[in-house]
Amino acid sequence: MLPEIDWNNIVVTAISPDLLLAKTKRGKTRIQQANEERILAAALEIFSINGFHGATLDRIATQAEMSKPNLLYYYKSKEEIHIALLTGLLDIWLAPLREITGTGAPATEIGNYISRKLESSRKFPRESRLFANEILAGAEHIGPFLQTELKTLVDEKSAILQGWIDVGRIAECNPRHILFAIWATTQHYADFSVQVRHILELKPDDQSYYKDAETMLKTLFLGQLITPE
Amino acid sequence: MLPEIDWNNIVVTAISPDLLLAKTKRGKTRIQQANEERILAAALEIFSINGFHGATLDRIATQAEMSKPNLLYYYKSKEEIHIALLTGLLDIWLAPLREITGTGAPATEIGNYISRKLESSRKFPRESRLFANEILAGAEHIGPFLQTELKTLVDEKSAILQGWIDVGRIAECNPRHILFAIWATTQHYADFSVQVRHILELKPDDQSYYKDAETMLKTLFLGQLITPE
DNA sequence: TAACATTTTTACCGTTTGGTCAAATATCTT
DNA sequence: AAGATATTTGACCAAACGGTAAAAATGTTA
Repeated sequence: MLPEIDWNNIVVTAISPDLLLAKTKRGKTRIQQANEERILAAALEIFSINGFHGATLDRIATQAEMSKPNLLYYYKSKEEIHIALLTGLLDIWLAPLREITGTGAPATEIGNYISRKLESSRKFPRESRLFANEILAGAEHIGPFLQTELKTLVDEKSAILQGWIDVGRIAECNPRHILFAIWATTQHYADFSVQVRHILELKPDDQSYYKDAETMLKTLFLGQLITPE
Repeated sequence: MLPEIDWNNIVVTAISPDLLLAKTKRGKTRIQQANEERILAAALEIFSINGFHGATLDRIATQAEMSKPNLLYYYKSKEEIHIALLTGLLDIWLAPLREITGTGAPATEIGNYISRKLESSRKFPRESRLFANEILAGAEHIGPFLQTELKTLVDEKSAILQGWIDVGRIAECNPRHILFAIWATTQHYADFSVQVRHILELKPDDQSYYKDAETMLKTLFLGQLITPE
C-alpha cells in the first residue's frame, strides 16, 4: 500500500555500473516488474472466483495476455503465484485492525474499525474472497500467519477491549468474539456479495448497499438496534 | 430431518405387486438408497473442504468405499452429485429462518433465531462450508434458489422486522441487513472455524467456543454490548 | 554493431481427471 | 432353480492439466 519508488527513474552517476542496468535494487527489470504485476492481477481475478483448484494456469495466462510458459518464467509454479498473492494480501487484511489504539471511546474506536473494514471489503472484494477461499480450504498456506502475526495482533487488541470490559464500558464477554463479529459482518459484503445482490435485487456492479450496511452495523454495534422493553 | 419410513419393512398384501418389490415408493431399492447416502456423505466431506474443483471423483469414491464407475452408476456426473448435495442443503439453511413468526418480542425472536442459526453452524459445519463455497464461486448452481425461494422468504421475514421498525421497536434501517448480520456472524463459526481455532488456540474438534459465541452475539444484538456514555 | 542477457514462443511431456463400456457378479422375483 | 434385474468392476479413453526444453526474438550494454 505504500507508494513504491520507481528505481528505474532514478539517475545514478557515480556508483557501481551494476545499478546502471535496467534493474531495480532487488534486481528486477522493468519488464519483470510490469509482468509480475500483470500476472498477480490476473491471478487474483481467477483465484478469487474459482479458488486455487478451480483456477488454471492457462486461464491466468490468458487473463494476463501472456503465454503459459512465459507466465511460468516469472513464477515457477501455480502455487508460487498463489502464495505471492496471499502474502501481499495480509497487509490489506491487517491494516484496519492495527489502527485500533484504545485512545478513543469504545464506541468511537469500534465504529471506526467497522468503517475501515467495510471500506476494505468495498475496495478489495477479490482479495477478501481469496482470503475466504484460503481459510475455507483449511488455511494450508497462511496457517503459520494465523498462528503468529494475526494471533499476536489479536491478543494485543483484545487486551484493549478487555480493559474496557474491566471498567464496565463493554459487557462481560470474550473480546475476541467481538472481533469475530466485526470481521464476519464486514467481510460478508465482499464474500457473499452474490447473495446480497440477489436479495437486494441489485446489479453486479452496484455498490450502493454499503451505505445501508454501515448504518445498520454501527447501530447494531453501538447498542441501538433493538429498543429495550 | 424427519424420520423416514422404511418402506421395505412394510408388508403389503392386497395391493399391486409392484409394491412387493424391494423398492421404495420412489422406485429406489435398499441398495440404491444406502449407496446414494454413502456417496452424498462422502461427497459432502470432500467438497466442503476442497470446493467443487478441488474435489475429485476418485477421492469421493475412495471416501465412499466404492469404485469410481460404481459411483457414476448412481450419479451420472460430478456436477450431479454437487447439485444433489446443494439441493439437500437448502432446507437446513432455511429452516431456522422459517421459524421467525413475529408473535414474540423482537429481542426474543431475534435471540432465538441467532440460537438456531448458531446451532445449525455447530451441527452442520460442512454443509455451511459447502454453501459458502458455492456462493463464493458465484452461486452458479443455486442462483435460481437465491432469486426465488430465499428471496421470497427473506421478503416475508423482512416485513415482520419492518413492522417492528415502524412502531419504533427496532431502529430505522434496512431490515435485510439485520438478517445479513445474523447470517454472517453465525455462519462465520463454521466457515472460518480454522481461523477461530487458531486465534482461540483450540484443537480441531473443540466446540467449546460456541457458548462464548452465543453469549456475545446475544449481548450484541440485544443492544447491551457497549454501555452508552 | 557485436556480445551478452533477458524475454517470449513453439512444441512437447507425463499425469490426473471426468467419464465410458462391456463384461462379470450379485440380488431379487417367480 | 431359472430368469430377470440390479449392481459392481477392470480396462480403457480423450481432454485438460501443470510443467519443461530449447530455440527464437527482443532488449541492453559496451
